[in-house]
Amino acid sequence: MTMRLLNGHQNSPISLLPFDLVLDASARKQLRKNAHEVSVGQGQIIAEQGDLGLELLLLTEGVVKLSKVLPDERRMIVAFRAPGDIVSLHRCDTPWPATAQAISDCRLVKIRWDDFRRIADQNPALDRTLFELASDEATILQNRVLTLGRKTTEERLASFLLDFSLPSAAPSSFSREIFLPMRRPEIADYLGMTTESISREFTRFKRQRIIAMPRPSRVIILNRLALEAVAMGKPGLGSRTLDTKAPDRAPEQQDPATTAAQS
Amino acid sequence: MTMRLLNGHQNSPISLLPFDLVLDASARKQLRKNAHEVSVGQGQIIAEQGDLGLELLLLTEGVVKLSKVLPDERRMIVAFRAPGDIVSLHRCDTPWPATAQAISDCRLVKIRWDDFRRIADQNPALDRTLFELASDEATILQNRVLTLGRKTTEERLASFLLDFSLPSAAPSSFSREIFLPMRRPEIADYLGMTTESISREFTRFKRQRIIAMPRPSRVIILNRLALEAVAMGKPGLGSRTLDTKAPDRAPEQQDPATTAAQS
DNA sequence: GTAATTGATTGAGATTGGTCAATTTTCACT
DNA sequence: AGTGAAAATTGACCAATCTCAATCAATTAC
Repeated sequence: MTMRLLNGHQNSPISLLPFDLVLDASARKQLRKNAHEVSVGQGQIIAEQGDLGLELLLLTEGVVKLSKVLPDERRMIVAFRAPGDIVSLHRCDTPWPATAQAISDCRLVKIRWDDFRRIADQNPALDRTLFELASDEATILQNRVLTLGRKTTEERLASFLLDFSLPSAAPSSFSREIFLPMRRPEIADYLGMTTESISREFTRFKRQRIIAMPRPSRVIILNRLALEAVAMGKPGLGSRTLDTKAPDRAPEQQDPATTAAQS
Repeated sequence: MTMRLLNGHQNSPISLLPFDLVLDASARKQLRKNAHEVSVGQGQIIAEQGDLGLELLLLTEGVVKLSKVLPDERRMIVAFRAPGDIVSLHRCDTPWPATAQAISDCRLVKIRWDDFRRIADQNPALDRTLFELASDEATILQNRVLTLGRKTTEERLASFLLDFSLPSAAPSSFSREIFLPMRRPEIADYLGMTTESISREFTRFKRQRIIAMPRPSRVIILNRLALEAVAMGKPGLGSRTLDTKAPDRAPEQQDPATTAAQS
């Protein structure tokens, strides 16, 4: 999935991120004419499950969570959205399948679906792009189904960290830094776990020197290969030694790794 | 999701199920000209995860499972496909994200992606249909994420049974019959459970008179409301009495419900 | 029809991950 | 910088679910 946390098109009057690349200048202008930009404060609900959404929502700044709730409070975050993402790709004649809430202050571009439809009828590339985005989304969700259905808590957290560590420029370089815009309960609700389990697995990774965590929202991957091995179900690879509780040799609170090791 | 197990268009020379409705006669003819029909025997692999798929596959008969595997054998069935479904909606320039295998004897229609692309360029409705199918798929997968991440085994099996009991004609009628084309290990791999747990939960539903099961592949819903309550996390509803192990009053193997009760 | 094989169910015990509660960190605010 | 509320972590215990093994049912072969 890989979150892009920075908006790469800040200069355009109104950014239409996923569509900019496939449209000619005049179509872009037409789309922009029908777009309104809005700001949403942290914690605000952008759309609620069941709402009839009349507009397409493009996220340009901030992070949004999409979640579903069971009648008894159990909650699952279905996806996080980052700048450049469409908040929800459900068909426009259908109610929102999940609730969208701003995790940080956000900025969105809204385009009414009927306006979009009108423009798309003359620019087939738009529908094709929508298809590609939706099918990418489905592929990502298939991976999530595997993760949630068959991975252990340890493996789920490792997968999560890798998903959020952008491959960026040099894909081979390990020791990457991750900023986590969400809190523990949200990671838990994304992975089908509890905050306590999240904490325990973070601690285990720290003990194994797979990650460092100068503060809760900042994770530094010290050993990407090991993390990948864990995420895939470590069939023999990785630092496969001390695990369940053997407390390594007491590095505990020592050296909270403010230095990123091999930088 | 709701599986359609019967092909509703058996008379067409070659059925293009999802596209038939949105195309005019000439476009349909053009599509058909580029379509080949093939048969696949039960158990055959249709496409493997990682394959570069050059063709769009339409399932017209039989049932297919789409699964992903972890290096150590753990397996997850991401979706089942029934007649009328496109086997996989991933973008054509991308490897198959899962392995497709025939659960029963199948019949498929293949259309090369480049042929499809050519026709789609003149029939924008095609790309729009693809988008709608892919976004429906994403919505279904979001529900699966909730199910896998937050529901108990009991709730997962209840959800599964409801998903496979077609709302069909009278949506209000309970006491519906379900044919399960897959075996226990496949239900388990679909729900992130073990076959043993599947069995135990089936037994529990039988004890509670929520279902009957004349044989393993045939389930009769005796109390749809209760099943729905369970699937949603029963916040007070349903036959909320004996649960964990209280063995009801011993109907055990008695009356394997060949009669569908209130029919 | 009967045996053989495969598939489903049941049971007992182990284990992962959850619950509840206490403690420590972090972070926002003065 | 110091303080207090919120967030994160840790610990002890427990429960849901898995594992392993045995039994039972159903389907197939003969």
